[in-house]
This record gives sequence, structure tokens and C-alpha cells, in this order.
Amino acid sequence: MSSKSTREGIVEAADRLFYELGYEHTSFADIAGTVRISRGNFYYHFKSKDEMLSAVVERRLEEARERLARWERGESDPVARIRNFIHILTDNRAEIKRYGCPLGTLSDELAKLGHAAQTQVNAQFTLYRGWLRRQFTLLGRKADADQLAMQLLARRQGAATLANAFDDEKFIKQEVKRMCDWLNSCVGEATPDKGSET
Amino acid sequence: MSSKSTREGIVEAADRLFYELGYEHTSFADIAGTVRISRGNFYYHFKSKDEMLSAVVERRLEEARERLARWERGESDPVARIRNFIHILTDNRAEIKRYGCPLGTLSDELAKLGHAAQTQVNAQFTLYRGWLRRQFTLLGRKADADQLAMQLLARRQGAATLANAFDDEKFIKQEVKRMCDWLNSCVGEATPDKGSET
DNA sequence: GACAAATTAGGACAAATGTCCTAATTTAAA
DNA sequence: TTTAAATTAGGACATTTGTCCTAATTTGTC
Repeated sequence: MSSKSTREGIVEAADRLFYELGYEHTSFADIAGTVRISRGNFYYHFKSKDEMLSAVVERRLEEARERLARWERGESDPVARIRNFIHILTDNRAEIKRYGCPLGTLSDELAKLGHAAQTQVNAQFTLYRGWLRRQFTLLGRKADADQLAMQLLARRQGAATLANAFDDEKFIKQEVKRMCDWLNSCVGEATPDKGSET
Repeated sequence: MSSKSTREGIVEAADRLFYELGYEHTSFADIAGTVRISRGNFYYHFKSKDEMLSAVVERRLEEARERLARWERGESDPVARIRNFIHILTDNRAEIKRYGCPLGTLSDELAKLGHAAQTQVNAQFTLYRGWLRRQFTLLGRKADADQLAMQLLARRQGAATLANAFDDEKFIKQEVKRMCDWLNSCVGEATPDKGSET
């Protein structure tokens, strides 16, 4: 248990708890119970709860960056890349059904709290948006790439919230399928900037 | 200030505060500050904070019912009715940008808290779903009416969350337009149950 | 093994929270 | 006006919260 792994353990536990219980509703006692560490010890690693949240968000952001980079290395086809992005929903459908979208619900909560870290959370949305925009541009949808990116993001959010509200995993699967169909239809359509094609 | 109007005042203030600050983050002091009433007085009208939440949700549900009934009386065309539903987003876009969707964010929060009232909140989602399903059925989309209803609900949720995250009102307007286009396309398409037409 | 630094433990603290209780005040009925 | 009920006020209470502080313990270096 070196210092670093303790800190990591805290961030890891906080990450999950913030997701499952919400940021504000998660107390130091909850985290202490998970990490099995004394209460006062947190303040050696983190100045405040806010700073802990900051570390959690930074960790998520780094994870997201790595995931996107991995997909970019693993697939040369932007359609396959975007499909990977869509399928996060499928992979995590059980947790999403219970706790919603980790990013969306945190963003919603911090907005209500007026918390400074919302800017940081927003960076993850912006990361996804930019990445998707690039993929859609590679698809030949340069003119409306950003709009397509936003549409896809919105759809994922909506699917997560409704699956949670209706306690319905199947809806996620349906929406994933529909999003994939929609994605395929994006490829076939003429690019709206020139329109000269066989 | 009869008893009834006091109680109503509390519920009204709680409704707004729960929306703007979140349920858990709203304290009795916050509500007292708005309604200008003594703290101990709440417990004459409500046994607990949970019961207050229950009253708020019931109020919202009743409002929603009335709104839907009004649209049903006011418009004979189901397309126009659904369009009304979509345009709630436009009308409330400023608040949605700041605080997200009143229904979705509350549902998300209560899910994390494991709060009993989530069932009650869900009733509002179910109300919308059933109403939309009926309208789509009237449109001639009997076979997939429920799916269309869910799609529309999901889209609204996603638009609200993203508008909030990106602090972007314009996105709401864009999505509203797209949803209306989509709605029109729903009318034209063949009903998928038989397929014998013209 | 000695010593300094890093790390951990655990109690202390003020502030805030939901809840309860009792006394005062208003309202309504006779 | 008298009286009983409904309503309001405001303090008391135990808990929980995030935060801070100091003493103990572990770790790494010579």
C-alpha cells in the first residue's frame, strides 16, 4: 500500500460511489467504508472534497481519452469507430439501467449545485463531441459533422435516462440498433457541400 | 393566508427549489427563506421531507395531466398535439439550459438516492408515454406507436441534458426542429403492420 | 540501527441537517 | 365574548457533514 496506490484507491472508490450515489450524497464515511482507511487520512491526499471530485473527473477524462485513442488505433474505418462509441451503451447497460449515464448524471447534478467542476466535466463532453466530429468528417460529412456528433451524443443521453427511469435494459439495445442504422444511413447519403458523385 | 394557501405556497416553492437546486441539496432553510415561514411549521403541513417531495411530484403529475387534456381538447390533429408536446422544450429552453429537464434530472437523482418516490416520478414518464402512444396510434402508426413514443421521449431528454452541459439554447431549437421534421415523416410513412396501400 | 520524511489514525470542532416539542397566536363556531 | 380548534413560531435535539489538528506509525536512506 504505497502512497500512490492509496490515493488511487480513494479516487477509484470515489469514482464508483459518485456514480452510484451521486456526488453530494456520497460522504467521506462511505468512501472510508470502501477503501478501509481513516477519515482524517483523506486530507493528507486531498485538500477537500472538491479536490477529490476534481481528481475523479480528471481520471475519467484520461480514461476516455485512452479509449478513443485505442479505437483510433484499432480501427481505420470511422464507421467502426463510431460504432464502438455507440456500443459503450450496450456494454454498460446493466449499470446504466441502475444509475444512468455516468457523465450525464454528474453533469446534471453539478449544474444544480453550481459547482465549479462542471467546467471540467464538460471537457469530457467536448472531448467526445470533437472526436465524433472528426470521425463524421472522415466519413465525408464535413459540413454537418458537428451536428451529427451532437445528435449522437444527445441520443445516448436520452437512451440512458429513459432506460433508468423505466428500468428497461431492452430499450438500450433497441436504441443502439437504431443508432447503428442511422449511422449507416449517414454514410450513404450525399455529402451536402458539393454533391458531385457517380 | 389560509392553511391551504400556505401549504400550496410551500409546495410551489419546493417544486421550484427541487428543480433548481436538486432535492437533497434543498434544505428546509432554503424553503423557509422563500416562503417566509417558520421552520417548525413545515411539520404541521408535512410529516417529513419525503412527504413534501411526494406532494411536489403529485402536483407536477396533475399539471401534466391537465396540460395533456388541454391539448387533447384544443387540437383534433394528433400531429399538432405531439408538436405541442415537443414545443415545451422551446418554451422552457432558458430554464432547461440552466437546470436541465425537471422530470429527467429528478428521476436521475432519486434513482441514485434509492428514493421511494422514484416510482411516483416514473408515473409522469408513463403518463407521457401512454399519451404519445395514443397520438401515434391515431396517426396510423399503431404497430410501433410505443416505440415512437419512447424515441421522442428519449430525444427530449437528450436535448435537455446536452443543452445544459454545453450551455447552449440553440441546440434545443435545432433539436425541436428536427423532431418536428421527424414527426412529419412519421405521418407519411406506411404503417408497418400490413403494408397494403395504394 | 538511527533518523528524517512520508503516511496513517483518530479524536475534536463548528456548522448544517431533518425532526420533534411546546407555547403562542390566529381563526372559526357557539 | 367565550371557547375550542387550527395554525404558526421558534427553540431543543441528536446526527451527520466536511474539515482540521496532533500523535502515532510506517517507510526509505545513511
